[in-house]
Amino acid sequence: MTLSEEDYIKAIYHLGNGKEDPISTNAIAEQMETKPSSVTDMIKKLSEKNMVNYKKYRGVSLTEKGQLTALSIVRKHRLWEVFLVDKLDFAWDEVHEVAEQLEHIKSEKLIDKLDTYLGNPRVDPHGDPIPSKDGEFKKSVKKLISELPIGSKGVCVGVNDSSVAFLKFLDKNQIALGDTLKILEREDFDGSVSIKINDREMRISDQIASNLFLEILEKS
Amino acid sequence: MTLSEEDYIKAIYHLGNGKEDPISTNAIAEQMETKPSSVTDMIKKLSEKNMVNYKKYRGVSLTEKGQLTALSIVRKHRLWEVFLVDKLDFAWDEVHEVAEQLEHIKSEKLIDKLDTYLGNPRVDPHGDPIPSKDGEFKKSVKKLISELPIGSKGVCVGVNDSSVAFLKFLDKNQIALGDTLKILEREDFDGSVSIKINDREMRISDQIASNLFLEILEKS
DNA sequence: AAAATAATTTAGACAAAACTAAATATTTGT
DNA sequence: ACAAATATTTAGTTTTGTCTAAATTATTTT
Ligand SMILES: [Mn+2]
Ligand SMILES: [Mn+2]
Ligand SMILES: [Mn+2]
Ligand SMILES: [Mn+2]
Repeated sequence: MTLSEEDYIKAIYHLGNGKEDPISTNAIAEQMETKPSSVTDMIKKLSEKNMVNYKKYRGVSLTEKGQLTALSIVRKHRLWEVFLVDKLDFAWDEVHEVAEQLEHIKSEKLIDKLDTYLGNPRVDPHGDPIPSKDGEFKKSVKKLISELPIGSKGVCVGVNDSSVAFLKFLDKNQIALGDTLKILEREDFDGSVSIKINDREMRISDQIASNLFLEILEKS
Repeated sequence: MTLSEEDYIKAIYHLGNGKEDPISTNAIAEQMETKPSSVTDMIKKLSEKNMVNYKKYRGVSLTEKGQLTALSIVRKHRLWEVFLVDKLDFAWDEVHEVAEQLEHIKSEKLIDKLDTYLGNPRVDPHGDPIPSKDGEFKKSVKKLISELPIGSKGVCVGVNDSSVAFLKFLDKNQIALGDTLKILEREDFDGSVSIKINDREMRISDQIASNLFLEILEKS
């Protein structure tokens, strides 16, 4: 697998988002910041290699083999992210670009030893699960704040958007993964939400509420 | 700089070995395990980018810019080797291939933080010096056992050949960097050398003696 | 059920990095 | 000094991954 093939496989995996539906050429092109015609070319190659199921004009989906390949790349990406944050003291909004490169390093032994060295972490710095060596990982039951009823109480366990802008916003407002959060009130008008976090009350916009995952402790 | 360009620059640097003489196309081809015609193509590109001085049929040498680029890659390579051995518990004969990939990761911040994390090491696991950020490093005064007179005493500080076979041989015979070694006798017939190492006497062939560096403690 | 619009694929081109075969320059041996 | 041997470069292809422009297929609107 070339670097480029790996990035395409990963893009298809992320666009699939657990579902079965085929992914469109245009969606892949947008994700990869490339042109649809380039995507078609690559899809043909991946189809040759039995990484994707492809029917002309009908989109693609990962085969079993493609799925496992994707999970292996995601595993590497997230383990490197943990390394960068836990060991090298990177901020959680700085790791993505570097992990994007590191995920392509070829060495079974390296990633096994890295995993051990990091203490076999189960989630990356953004709360995303790290697949095991054989491609399994716990599908967590986290929910977005925007989808939870008033009164819900839970722990922040992940972000939906892991852009630098959003992560920096959370840092600035002292919201971190692991914090306990309670939903106090929601405005129908704009979807903004009043929350209590670390004994501090604050109001967050709908845009924030729909990008922060909670793991529920108590239901309302 | 592409991965391939970087590998060529590094090859030219290593072939230069500190000297000024231009490096031949064939020498580069052999080092890179490629064909002379491919080397010519790449040399032209590197010359365009002012990384090498090139006169047709007369070989190449690194420019100031090329020298600094080479040192930066060597720095990365050796820092990653230290990481693999010190932190991930790789054996010193297993790190080269992986470091060959890791040296191409693009991130100033990453390599700075890695350097700090490793405690600013000055040599890699094979005893080779690690250039500083601005391309300086101490030119050590180590000498090969085969070039030293009888009675010399010193510390093993590096290997000339860092092939897996040689490194494994040293491991097997319990010779490690840092060990103190004294030259007892040399056979004129085959160049083999009797040594005392860690209070143990043994005989090593000329091939071993000409691939192990000592830093002298006492002259004979 | 066409017509218009949008999505996708094909055709043809290009740059990077490699190769083979042929041409040319340099070095060596006599 | 000249022929032979060796080293290097050039010319012409190939593969990978990208692009633009044009053609084709699918979807949506009227
Ligand atoms: Mn990537
Ligand atoms: Mn992540
Ligand atoms: Mn390399
Ligand atoms: Mn080394």
